[in-house]
Amino acid sequence: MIEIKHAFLLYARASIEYAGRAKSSLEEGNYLIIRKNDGTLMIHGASLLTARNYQPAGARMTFGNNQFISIRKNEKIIITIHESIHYYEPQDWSICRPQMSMTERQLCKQITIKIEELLEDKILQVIPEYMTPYGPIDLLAINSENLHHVIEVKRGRAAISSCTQVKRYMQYLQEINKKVKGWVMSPAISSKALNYLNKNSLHWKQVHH
Amino acid sequence: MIEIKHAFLLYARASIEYAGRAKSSLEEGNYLIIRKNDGTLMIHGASLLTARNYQPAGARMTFGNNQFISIRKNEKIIITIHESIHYYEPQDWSICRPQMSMTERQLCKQITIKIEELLEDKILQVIPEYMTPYGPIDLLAINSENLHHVIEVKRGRAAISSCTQVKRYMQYLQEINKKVKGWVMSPAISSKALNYLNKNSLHWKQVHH
DNA sequence: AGTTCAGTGATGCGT
DNA sequence: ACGCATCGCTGAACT
Repeated sequence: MIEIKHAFLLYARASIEYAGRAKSSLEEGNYLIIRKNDGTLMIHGASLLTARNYQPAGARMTFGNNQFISIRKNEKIIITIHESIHYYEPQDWSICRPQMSMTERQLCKQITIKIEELLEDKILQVIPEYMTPYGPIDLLAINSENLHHVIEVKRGRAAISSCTQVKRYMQYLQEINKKVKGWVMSPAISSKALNYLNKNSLHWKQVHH
Repeated sequence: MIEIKHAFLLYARASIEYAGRAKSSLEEGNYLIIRKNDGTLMIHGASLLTARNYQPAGARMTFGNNQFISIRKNEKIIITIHESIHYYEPQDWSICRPQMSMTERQLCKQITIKIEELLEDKILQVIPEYMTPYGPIDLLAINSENLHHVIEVKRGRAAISSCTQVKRYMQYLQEINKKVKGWVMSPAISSKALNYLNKNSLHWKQVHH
């Protein structure tokens, strides 16, 4: 029973048992097993992006008796190796992460700059991430007559859940006696969501990256 | 410029550009590049479960001039290879998927069996996945007086969004003049969600796997 | 093709 | 540590 600390790739004929939040077993076959030195474990099949079984960073692994056992909190994966086909240990594996652009945060900033044009209203103040007991409002814009514009921003296509978010925040502001108007702002919106907005007197404004 | 159809693993010094829904660039370093023959592409760094860059099944890849280019719909990844360190092509890679248990579907079945005990009501009919224009209701239970119990089931800890789901479904049933009562059933629930339920006259019932 | 939701979601940021 | 929102979420089921 040896503790494994290093990263490796193993292509092997194996079978896998998992138990934790859920439970699964994967029948014997050829799989790609990847372990990173932060504890991450992935067992990949021939198709799809998502691993057949996995454990996030922090898992601890041991090997003995042709079995890898990886444990993290209440979750356990047992990999039984029937035949090892290809093994490799990557060296100097890079830790870098990609630099992203076009995120929701950036979209919020662009909206803030053009806020009066988008709302067609004279705005005194725009508060990002305004905290309520029902969660944070992406953008809260207040006009000269103390009308509160509740704005939910989505970087992709907005769905019904974005509309119910707005309603929930509006409900809170109404509870504390504010006048409110609700908005979803996104590059696109599903037809069902648009229908729901209309029925509930909410508004959608198209915005672009 | 060759089209790549097969699966391979490549550990290489590379740099990556991605553009699509978002945009990113990953600086030169050693990464593990995995391609499956369904088009799946992953570029993995030394840490974390999620790939640095990726494309799901269906992407088409070409190679030429030391660059892999993978394209899927409006999204493009360019991998520039500076140095190839290790290369392998897995054979007879297994397509099997794990058999899961303890899913939400199974929890719904258990709830259905004990429905009268949980609701403390005489139930004539339980309909799973009852379709509405606002989405499907996990379980709809109807009593002898035509009261409709709207039940949202969560296999983990329920959050506020589960409560707004219930409210949305109730809203629809009220629009078509049904008497309704709303429930969240889960092994656990967040305090904010519980608070929101109480304010909105909804109910939570603890259920176990 | 469009839209919804489940997920062992994962991951990051706040308390 | 828990709670919560985002994600290039992915993947699946259904219209």
